[in-house]
Amino acid sequence: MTTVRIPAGWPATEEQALAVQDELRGEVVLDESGPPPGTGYVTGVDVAYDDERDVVAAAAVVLDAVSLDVVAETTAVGQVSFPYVPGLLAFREIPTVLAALDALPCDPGLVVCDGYGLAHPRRFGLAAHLGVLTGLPTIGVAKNPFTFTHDDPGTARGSAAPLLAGTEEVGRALRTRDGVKPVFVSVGHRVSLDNACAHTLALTPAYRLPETTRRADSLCRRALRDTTG
DNA sequence: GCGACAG
DNA sequence: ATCTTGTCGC
Repeated sequence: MTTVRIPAGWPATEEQALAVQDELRGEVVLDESGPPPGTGYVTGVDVAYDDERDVVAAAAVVLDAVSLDVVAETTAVGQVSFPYVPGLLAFREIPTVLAALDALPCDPGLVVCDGYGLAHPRRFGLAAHLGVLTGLPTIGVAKNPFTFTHDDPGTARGSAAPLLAGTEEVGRALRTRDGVKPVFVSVGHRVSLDNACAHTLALTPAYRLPETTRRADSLCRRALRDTTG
């Protein structure tokens, strides 16, 4: 497991973080469709926190997109680098997630984030931010609609409804299990929204959440538990 | 002006 | 995110 410190020059205030988002948001690439769903590698990333100790643990789990078998997995721990502020989540998660990704012995392929990409107040959520910093294709799959609105998707798995910021479609509410609350998919970097949804469906053969985030979630929690000091 | 608000 | 056991149901 890798250990990371807060990077030099990392934003310390909300104002600085907003400035970074403003500077990087123009680098998001939206005119690529991304890797074909159901092929190559798909990597889930997630983090867990210990607020008492101000410690954060991240995990990256690489799955074979066809079999959904684990190909590789890494963890990293570090000091919490930013408070939780809605709209600034990336500054809390990215340093440790980058360390976990860097430790992987193989190419991550598509990266699936637990949170949003373009579905964000300034269209630059965690998945978009991570994509710009790594150059990797990324998508965001969130468990809540945040501040956005949507009509109810049909009840069948695969049904979707636009996730709206006013009239702008920033993502999609996608039903991954019959009759179960949808997930909220948005583009991060170098992937189309249609493909982001197709990948999400390919990753949910049995549960509401993608296998990537389920695996990364349990691994980072375990890494946090196994941490001392 | 007062909430609500990814994880 | 996190605090947390059993329990109802397919």
